[in-house]
Amino acid sequence: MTEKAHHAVAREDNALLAALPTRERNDAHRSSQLFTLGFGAKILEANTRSQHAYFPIRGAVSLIRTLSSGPTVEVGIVGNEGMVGVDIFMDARTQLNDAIVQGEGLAWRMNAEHLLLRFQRNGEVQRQLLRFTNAFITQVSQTAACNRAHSMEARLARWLLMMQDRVAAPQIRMTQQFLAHMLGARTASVNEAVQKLEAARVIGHRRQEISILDRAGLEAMACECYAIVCRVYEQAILN
Amino acid sequence: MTEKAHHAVAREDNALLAALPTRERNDAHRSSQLFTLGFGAKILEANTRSQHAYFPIRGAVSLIRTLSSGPTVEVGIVGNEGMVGVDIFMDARTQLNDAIVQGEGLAWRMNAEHLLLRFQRNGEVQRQLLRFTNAFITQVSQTAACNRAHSMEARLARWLLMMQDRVAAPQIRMTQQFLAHMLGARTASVNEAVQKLEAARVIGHRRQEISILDRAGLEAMACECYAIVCRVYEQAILN
DNA sequence: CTCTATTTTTACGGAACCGTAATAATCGAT
DNA sequence: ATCGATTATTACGGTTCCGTAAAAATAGAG
Repeated sequence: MTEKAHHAVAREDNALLAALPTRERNDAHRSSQLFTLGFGAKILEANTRSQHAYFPIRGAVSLIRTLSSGPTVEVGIVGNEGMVGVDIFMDARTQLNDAIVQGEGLAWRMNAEHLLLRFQRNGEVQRQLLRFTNAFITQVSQTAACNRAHSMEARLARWLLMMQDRVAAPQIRMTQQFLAHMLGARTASVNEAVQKLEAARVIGHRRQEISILDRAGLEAMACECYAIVCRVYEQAILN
Repeated sequence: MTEKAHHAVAREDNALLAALPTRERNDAHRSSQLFTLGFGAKILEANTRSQHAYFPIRGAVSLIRTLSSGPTVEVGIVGNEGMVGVDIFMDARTQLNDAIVQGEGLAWRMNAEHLLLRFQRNGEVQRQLLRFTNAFITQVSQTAACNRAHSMEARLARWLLMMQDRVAAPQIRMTQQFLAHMLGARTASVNEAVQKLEAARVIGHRRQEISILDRAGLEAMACECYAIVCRVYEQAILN
């Protein structure tokens, strides 16, 4: 299935940039800096115009909405297959998500004005970015439905799979507290779900760390949303 | 607040088209047909490339995702402030939502190829459409968080407000069964919420119909998502 | 090694919703 | 006016998840 394609592939470059024509790709690299995605870093802030766009090479970034009543909910995950900062070329007035690094890694960071210029000047750049944006819309839509319909356990399984695809490491590092913020739930609820997955022997876990022991098994316990989102991004990236 | 702006304004044209430069707006009208949004019509289908884009003048269209496990969930509502069929210019491979008319009305229907051409040729058209698309992303994001965090009652209140803004009529016509599909819940749960809102005297209801009696009261019972989404679209549409 | 801070785990009563399905109300057609 | 079909309402037990918070385990600092 899709897991092989995502899994364990050494990523040389961000897939969006890699799909650009040589000339544009080179230009993108020249006008970007390599940026370390440090765990927990907030690379984009709600209610602020993005100063930079990030094209992850490795690592995962969560887009998170904080509700005024308190809880936080993750609405999407971006990694190698995409970028953070679509508001730059969408001519956005507003942007209500925070972007927080969930899985350490590396990204190309590009100046907002520069990105906008490239977007406007080059049709191929534009098409590639819009195609990703459309896939991203699909991811968020799926999340909206998922949040309504699927159990904690299934959503946790999906999250772990998506995260592992992007960090390309066997273990995923984070506190259950943090995970609870992503899934919009209590730490206790997450813990319960973790234990269920562990009882099913598809994951193992220690303090601050979850490792996937049986990927196929975990996929079977995840909701359909995992496979759907994978497929959508695959199709979006193929030239 | 925002309700006055949305409410009871006689809509001459779709707001997106109205915001275009005269020349482009005229072109859009010439190359579109007026299309009656008939209740329940499916104007866009999941897994299909859109043949037409729809720019509602009056009425409301729900974007709905059907999960393989059965339930359906609405991920967004589009009316006068926007359009249905963004996948056309987003160079989409996939599009997983159905679009169903929830509130009767009228729309400009434009051929997909024509829209794509205008999008690519004219910067102002492009900017306007992308700005809307960005606002739409925000709406879907908000829905994702909302579905996780807010009660049936609050979500129903929000839905009624959004619907009324778009149909511009005092009553909203639909079965509770249908409403349940939108909110991803049981008919019985919806019924319970309807009765709560009625007990609070903010709505009245009869078979196939809900009428808003006290808008301010209803807004107070709706989740924050209503006001947020309103604001986002206001900002997106202002030239 | 011990202490302290963090993180995980357990506990418990309660609320919100679900699945299922039976009953009641309402409308349209004959 | 009656019948049949749709729609709304009520019912009931069950599950999931919440709010709160205390107890246990673990890691890092001194």
